[in-house]
Amino acid sequence: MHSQRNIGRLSVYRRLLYGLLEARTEYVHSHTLASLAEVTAAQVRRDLMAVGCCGTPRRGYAVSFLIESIGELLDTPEPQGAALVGIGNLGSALLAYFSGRRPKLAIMAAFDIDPAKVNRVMHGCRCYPVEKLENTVRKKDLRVGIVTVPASEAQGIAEALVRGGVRGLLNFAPTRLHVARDVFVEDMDMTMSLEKAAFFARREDRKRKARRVS
Amino acid sequence: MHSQRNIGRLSVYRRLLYGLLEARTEYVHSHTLASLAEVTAAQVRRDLMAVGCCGTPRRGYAVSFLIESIGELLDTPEPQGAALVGIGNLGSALLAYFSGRRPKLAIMAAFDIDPAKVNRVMHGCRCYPVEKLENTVRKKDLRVGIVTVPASEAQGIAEALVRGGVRGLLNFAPTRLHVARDVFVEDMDMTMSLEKAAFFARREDRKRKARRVS
DNA sequence: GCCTGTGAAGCTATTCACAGCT
DNA sequence: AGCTGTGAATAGCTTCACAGGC
Repeated sequence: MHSQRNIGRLSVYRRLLYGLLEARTEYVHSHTLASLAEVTAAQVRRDLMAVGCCGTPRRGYAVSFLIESIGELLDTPEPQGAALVGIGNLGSALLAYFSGRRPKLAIMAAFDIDPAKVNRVMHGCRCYPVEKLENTVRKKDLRVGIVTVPASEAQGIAEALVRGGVRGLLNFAPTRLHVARDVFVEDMDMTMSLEKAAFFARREDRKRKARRVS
Repeated sequence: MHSQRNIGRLSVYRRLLYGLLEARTEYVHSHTLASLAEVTAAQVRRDLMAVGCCGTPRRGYAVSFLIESIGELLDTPEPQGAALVGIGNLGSALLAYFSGRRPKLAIMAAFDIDPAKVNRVMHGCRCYPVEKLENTVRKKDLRVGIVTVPASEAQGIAEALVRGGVRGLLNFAPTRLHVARDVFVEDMDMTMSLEKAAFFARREDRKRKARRVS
């Protein structure tokens, strides 16, 4: 219950539900949501138990009510802020993507060492020099940190974020972060994921060829 | 055996091993590698069974031999190529990051709709107009595709890549891709990951406060 | 009839624990 | 003594299957 996987899928369901809402769909069945999310219907129903089920037989789940219920679990009552460190191509992409999208979870401050990038406002987000990281994070009470700096800097930045009060990290640097056990780390390891995709692409390819022979 | 998790961790171990090699470390114990990778020693040993174990009691594993063994599983004998679609901030970041890093797995072609970006060479990679996607992928025999286009374009791009022969996708678009079952999809869902980090940050924070009271 | 909610079964992944080695 | 390799135990996750409801 409330496992990492579970929470991740609920986030996916919510995004899909917003899409359905836009299309004026009022009700959705578990198997419909399942095929949109590429999981089984049983999985959807099981996941939705985490938000306190609310489906009606025959019609399924009320889309807007379901969005609200998932929001009650995933969102804080008050908006929660995140800090982004490293305003390179990747950091800029994230700033652009998250700006104004989630009212309850926005990037409230960005940091970089490059003086040229600092003291500007990018995609509605103020940029600070990295020296002010710890204090700014503390002052703004940010609890989530996004690390988009080179691998060599990542560990030091993570430690500064944690000193500032951050309890959840989203790490894009190609390195493992060593932090206290009570800090949650989500790794976005592109090298690993690409190698995985390459490995399983090859395996599928072999399977396909074997099938053609038989 | 050779599960997704297993392959992912092997990729991580390999990167750590390269770091050890640079530091002139010849041998490594499972528990050393484990603490670098933030997993248990038993997990490391179990994972290494997938490459055919090769440790010696007392001294542990020979770093360079282990790198080679993992490479035999993860890499193809001939270099394997990937296609990247969508040369925005995110795509550029990936091109820059992967350029010249892995000799056995490189981005061999990039695609975009923007005529200004096309027919240039970025980070050693040639850029093509997206109309030439399917044919170029087929001609160059690329089996891995990286999707960094907006959500609205992602499904169409994925289908074109698969028609061109791609069997593994690395998807950065905030949407689920619906492809044949024999195509591997690895999702890099930033919204999901950020919401997950926010959720567990909050939970850790609550736990910490509870501890302080007791 | 066809849906949801859920106990129970089945499956996968991780950890334990110890034999075997040096 | 302290390591690896691995069967066995455990924990965690997903799917099955069906009772209950509209």
